[in-house]
Amino acid sequence: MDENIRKRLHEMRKNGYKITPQRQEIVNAFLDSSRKLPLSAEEVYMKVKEKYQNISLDTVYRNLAVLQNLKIINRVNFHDVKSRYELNPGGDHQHHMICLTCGSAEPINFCPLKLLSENNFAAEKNFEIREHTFELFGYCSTCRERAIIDNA
Amino acid sequence: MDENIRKRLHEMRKNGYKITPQRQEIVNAFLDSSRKLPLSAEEVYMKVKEKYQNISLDTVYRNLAVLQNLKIINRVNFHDVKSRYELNPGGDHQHHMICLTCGSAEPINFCPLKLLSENNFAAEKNFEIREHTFELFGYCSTCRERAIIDNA
DNA sequence: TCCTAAATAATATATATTCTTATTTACTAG
DNA sequence: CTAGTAAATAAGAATATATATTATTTAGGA
Ligand SMILES: [Mn+2]
Ligand SMILES: [Mn+2]
Ligand SMILES: [Zn+2]
Ligand SMILES: [Zn+2]
Repeated sequence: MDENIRKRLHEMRKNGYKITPQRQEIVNAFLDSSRKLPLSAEEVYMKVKEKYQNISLDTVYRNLAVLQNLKIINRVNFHDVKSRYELNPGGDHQHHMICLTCGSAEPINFCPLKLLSENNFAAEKNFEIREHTFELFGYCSTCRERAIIDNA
Repeated sequence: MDENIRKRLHEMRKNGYKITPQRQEIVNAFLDSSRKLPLSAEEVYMKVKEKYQNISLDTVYRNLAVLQNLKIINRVNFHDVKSRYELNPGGDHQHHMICLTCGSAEPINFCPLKLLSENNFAAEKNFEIREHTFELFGYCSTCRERAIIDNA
């Protein structure tokens, strides 16, 4: 996936974007992160700061917006106040199961839109769908097992 | 629906809640609103202020939280930064089609969870679902028609 | 009517995000 | 390789949303 992402990063130039060190490092923050929880702007900021002490939070936000437009990353909004962002290797989208205990976000290989289109739902309503959200909140298997042990 | 909501409001007393004028007026703000767009805290605040000039925004937030716990209203999170709230006549939950032009939010009579449980999805993953979100964003029929006329 | 837990207003604080402006830099065309 | 320029940046101020603190008031039961 790294290659895919890097390739798309370099294609930015065609659209008049520049590839600055800060911009690259912001993408690296995502590539380096092994976490299942998508990164907040603040977390990206802290990571990039290790290499570029002077980077401003504004630069992070600006780049997150740009990368989002290019579909290199996706913004995901959980119950949390702040937005989170994750790499988007497929250039598509992703739904999640988010654990209310540990905060992990596991992708779901299911999209409810498929079913809606089979049902001809939007056509009937004359509504032109452009985007959608679908997220599950609950308790992941790890946290559930731990809860059982703790209660024993 | 007004009766249903008012009944549930009065049942609050049983749980140790008091029915203050401010609290009633906050519920009225929702009952009076004919808008399809759920109300933001700020909008509720402005509405209640017409009657109680001294109400504090904090009181609005506090009551929105209380009413949410009692399932009298639901919080809905659209793309927007701020949260919005709507009456919950069924005491259940509701998904929406939100228009990116006019902001209207039409309820959808479809919940993707039904299908997931048929598929035994969560059971396989060992994930205990507690909450979920599902919202469609796009263009409503009214705005689509208007766009066609404007272009003619 | 009195008592008390609950609710309130006022104010301060926290947190996330965006805006403004002066300066620097990545890229391109010559 | 250089120079010109649009794009990007850092710094800091500003805005927006939401929450916490505290002293005072009030709803509703005893
Ligand atoms: Mn989907
Ligand atoms: Mn549902
Ligand atoms: Zn977990
Ligand atoms: Zn519309």
